[in-house]
Amino acid sequence: MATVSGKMITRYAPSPTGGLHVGSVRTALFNYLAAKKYGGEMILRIEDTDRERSKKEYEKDILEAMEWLGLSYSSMYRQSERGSVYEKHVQKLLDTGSAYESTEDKDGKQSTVIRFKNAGKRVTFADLLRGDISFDTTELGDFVIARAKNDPLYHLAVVIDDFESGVTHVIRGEDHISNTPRQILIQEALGAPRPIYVHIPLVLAPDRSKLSKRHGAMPVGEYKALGYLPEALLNFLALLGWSPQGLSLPGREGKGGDIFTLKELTEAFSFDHLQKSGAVFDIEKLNWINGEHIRRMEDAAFMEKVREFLPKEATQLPQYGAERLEKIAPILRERIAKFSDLELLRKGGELAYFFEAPEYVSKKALIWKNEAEENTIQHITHIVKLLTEIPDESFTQETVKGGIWDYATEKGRGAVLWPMRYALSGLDKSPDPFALAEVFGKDETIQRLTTALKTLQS
RNA sequence: GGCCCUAUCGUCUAGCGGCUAGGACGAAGGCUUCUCAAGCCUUAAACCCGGGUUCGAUUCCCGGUAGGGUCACCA
Repeated sequence: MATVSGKMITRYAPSPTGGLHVGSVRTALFNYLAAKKYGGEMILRIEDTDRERSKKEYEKDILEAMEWLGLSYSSMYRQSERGSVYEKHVQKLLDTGSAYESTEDKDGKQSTVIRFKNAGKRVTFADLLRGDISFDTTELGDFVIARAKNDPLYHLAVVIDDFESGVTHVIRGEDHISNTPRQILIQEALGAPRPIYVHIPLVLAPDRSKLSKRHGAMPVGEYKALGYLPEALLNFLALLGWSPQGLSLPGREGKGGDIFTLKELTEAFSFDHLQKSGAVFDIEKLNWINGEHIRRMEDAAFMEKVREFLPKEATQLPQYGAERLEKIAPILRERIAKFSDLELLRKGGELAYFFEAPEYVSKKALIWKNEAEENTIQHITHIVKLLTEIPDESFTQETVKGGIWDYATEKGRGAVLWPMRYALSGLDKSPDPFALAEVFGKDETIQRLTTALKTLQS
């Protein structure tokens, strides 16, 4: 068959008839990884031969998504701009008798289309993952390949473009397996070399059907809007149908072994270890992977995202400015799986106490279990005294803990720490009192404790 | 329905004739500063069913079953 030599050329060929969803992204990713890994290049081809359904806005979405994901390509072109290229090849097909024009009735109207002269032979091709796949093409009949010489249908355009672009590896979804024999027929008539086919398994909805909009397949833009990181999404998608294991990656065993940057994925990639069966899209795992990526972000990048996702009015209270936000960053970081969770925290009132003194729902809330009120008053009073002894400049989580720990252990940790924490946050659930104290600083910490004391004594 | 593809814990997977069938997500339990989060530890959880081949099948072959894909002047 066709020989493929030299540089690997892959292509990602979406049609702009809808937003890019995760299944398409994964196809793009594998094309990207293969090209990068083996020193080749990936071409982006916009398959917009269907003028009815193709929309410029979808093309824009696709381009933006590729950019956001960091999936770069060596060149991009649109099929809608290549009429003359197709015309040249169609003419050749007509001249050699491989195709013919046919005037027929469609919806009551007469129209002329170009059909492929199909001898109806058996076509066998090798799929890199699945081995030989064989089809009888008789039932395909003389299928239509173009509406006009310069107006090709999908199969024709694909074959001509792959040929003209020197595509060596066609990496696409499994749903294209049955399209392949038809395309091979056209290839042979054109004298085009046969690329290597890699049909990757489909991404499935939880009910194991092909992922679609119906089943929660959101366009990529939605993931971006929800605060997923592009590298995390790619990381997750790569693991759907492919595994880096078996490659004996050092230090990759156990926990965290599934976390990869795009660069690491590229290094680890190989066509071996591609799965043959469909993989269910599991949002839980995506969330975990995204959280892991968030925890590994640089501080500056993390802060930038936090500012992007938190409304200004929630964080830019004049008395604190941006400083307070930076202080609570480590606390925020371990509490979210995606950046839109920040908004959830805020709405749940889990952020407000960082920026305004809390109001206590009741005296009782400040008291640990069945502890006596007087004891609680005594504990808080003593905590204030202990904290006062810590110098301003060394008022940290560690020194606060060091200063209070023995007392808390002696009197009962719950009895001492619960009221302290509650006094600082005003919530049943919050970060520990030491972390909070460091965020607030000595003065404000003491002030909040004093307010709580007054509440108890009122 | 025809044709084609596929089949290991709930999910993603490792395994490439001999293993106590490994890991990750999720779940359950525990530990770590009172709560929460994060982290750490532990536990439960799988080879679709039959036939072969073989000394020996999760692994190779065949059949069944199940799931999926595809059958346009869409891509």
